[in-house]
Amino acid sequence: MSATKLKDIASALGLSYSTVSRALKDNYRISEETRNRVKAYADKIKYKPNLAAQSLRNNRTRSIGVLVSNISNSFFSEVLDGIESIGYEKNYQVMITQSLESPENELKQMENLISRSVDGLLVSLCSTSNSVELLKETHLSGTPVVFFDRISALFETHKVVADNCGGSYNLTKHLLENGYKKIAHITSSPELSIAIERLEGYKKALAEYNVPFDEELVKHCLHGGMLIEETEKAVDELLKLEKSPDAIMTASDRITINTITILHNKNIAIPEKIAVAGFSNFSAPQIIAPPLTTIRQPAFEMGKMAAELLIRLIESKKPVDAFEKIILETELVVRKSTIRKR
Amino acid sequence: MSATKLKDIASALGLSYSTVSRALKDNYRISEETRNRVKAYADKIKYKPNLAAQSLRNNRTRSIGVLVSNISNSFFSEVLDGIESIGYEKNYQVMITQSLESPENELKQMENLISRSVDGLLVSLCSTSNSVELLKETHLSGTPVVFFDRISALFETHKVVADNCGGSYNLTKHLLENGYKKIAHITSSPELSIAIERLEGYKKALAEYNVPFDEELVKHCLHGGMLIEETEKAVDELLKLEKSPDAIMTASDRITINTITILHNKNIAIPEKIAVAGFSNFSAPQIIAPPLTTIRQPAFEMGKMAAELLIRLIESKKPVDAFEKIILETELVVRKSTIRKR
DNA sequence: CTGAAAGCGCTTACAG
DNA sequence: CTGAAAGCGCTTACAG
Repeated sequence: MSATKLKDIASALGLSYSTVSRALKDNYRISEETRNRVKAYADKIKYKPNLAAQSLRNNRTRSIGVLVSNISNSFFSEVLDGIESIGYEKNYQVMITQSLESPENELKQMENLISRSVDGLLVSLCSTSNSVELLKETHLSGTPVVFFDRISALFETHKVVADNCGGSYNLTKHLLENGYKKIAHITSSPELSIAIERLEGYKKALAEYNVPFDEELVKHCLHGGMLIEETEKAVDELLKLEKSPDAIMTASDRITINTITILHNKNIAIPEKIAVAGFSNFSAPQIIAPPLTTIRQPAFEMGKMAAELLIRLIESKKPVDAFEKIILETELVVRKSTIRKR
Repeated sequence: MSATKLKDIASALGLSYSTVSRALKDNYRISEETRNRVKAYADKIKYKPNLAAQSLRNNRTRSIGVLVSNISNSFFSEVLDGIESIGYEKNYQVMITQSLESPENELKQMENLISRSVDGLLVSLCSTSNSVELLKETHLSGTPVVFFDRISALFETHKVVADNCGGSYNLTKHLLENGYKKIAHITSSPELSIAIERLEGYKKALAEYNVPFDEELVKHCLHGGMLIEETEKAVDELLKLEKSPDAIMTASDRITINTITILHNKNIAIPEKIAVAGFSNFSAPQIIAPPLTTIRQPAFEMGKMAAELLIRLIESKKPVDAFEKIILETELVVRKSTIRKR
């Protein structure tokens, strides 16, 4: 490792290392001249302070911990991209962990991050999370926590979310306006905040168009589509209904892809037999067959906002009095032929 | 933060804190009984050692640094998933950074990671990298470096790569066997190891089938398809050729998606007019139109192998004498109708 | 404006 | 088998 220490600079320059330390971090009563000499020399030899020593001393690590459900999920990988971009800009190291939808993993990862003394936490909960107590403690002990995407009703804190209700309202409305009557909804675990909100938007649109809500048309994939079998079961059940649906509104990337794959495999024509439209952030909705009408979430933006908010909280001197909740608009992208136009 | 320290345990148990420290980390001459008492108590109060203090003392951080081109690229996000899974298993924190294909970013990120005293580095270089000197130094100073995916000819070290040459050979051969004669190849920057290897496999297959290699049929996207314009230019140039190609073999995810999107937009039928097949790890090749024949790289596996190798190097007592190079097989996935069958 | 000293929480060589 | 002490590289209250 780079072996230069404060001491080396000090002895090279004939100063005490307290002076060097102070010169390097400005805002202290140090003569202009000394400061410049020190800085010039430090630059020259590319001095890098030992972060471990600084952390130990300052009780700050300039790092933030992130917990997502799954790194390789396209929505989350975009969020992470956004978080990293802010981390880089503000010089915070980002430590990424995943729960893989297991509450045990989640808790362990969270404890890991906390034992690494991260300065703050960015969290998207798994569906059956039991980490809320730990997060509360952490928050109380002065390490800020910002939730994004999947939040908890059990813990009031800062939040950055997409307008899930509005998004699913718009998408459902779009289907209704194009003449669909029996719109099914395949979504993830009913305990997830995002699932609850998306269901709400769906119901709201139905009500507005006087379409009675039918419990049987709503199906849950408890693992959010991580297992194709659960989506398969959902689709099968829908197809078996007396009056099977004429459209399916899907609530996530994986569920959307699964649903289309399954319908393809069953040779059920989209959109002639059943229309599909859904939440999706995956890379290429325009080239799938048929081009898919989607609600796109501002994932990159969400990561950026959440990271910015967190860093602001970390760096604010005075304790933050009120919790912020940032709601980001979703975008309805209508693509030809995914649903029959009226 | 959890305020329990060694000292607290020591005073609670009436021991010196050196004894507590030793009891906690086994393999030392400590009586069975004391050890158990200490461990039981530590468990009870959920003692977590202060990582910063340990790092400072041990010059080890139990963390590994990762550099990829772009987190949200589906190939890399799968690799990261694999790396994280091993990090979790072996209790190493993973610090992820991205170069965004900028050599300046790359260098700065690398310096960041090194100044955080990571125990090892997992690197996929950007196409015009100038970080190799720094990496050499790092490696010499005892911090192991493992390259994956995109490697450098300038620096002999441990490597984990896909069989790019074999993959592109297989894919090209598949096209040739199905009667295509003028096969174009759109690939990324000619300086990238993966691009060189894929070009090689392409040439090898052509030679085997006595198809003369034609320079004009090879196009480079210097940003690896991050800008759709560069792929558009490549496709345009190919279409303008006297005898325009009957198939395009694409060398990466983004280039594949771009190419299909562009051909769609130009209303050029795939595969009737031009067949497309390419390297791709994106989530749903089966539902794109038409279902795409791809070479799939074992991305998750690559991340796992690279992380395992790195951690083995970190933990090996004796310096490693020989560099390992692990080559992972790629998988040709033939899907209906992406190319006309003979 | 600058220096000497204490201390952050650990680990480990040195005694006993 | 256990303890007292030094030291990892910083920062900062205390003197001057």
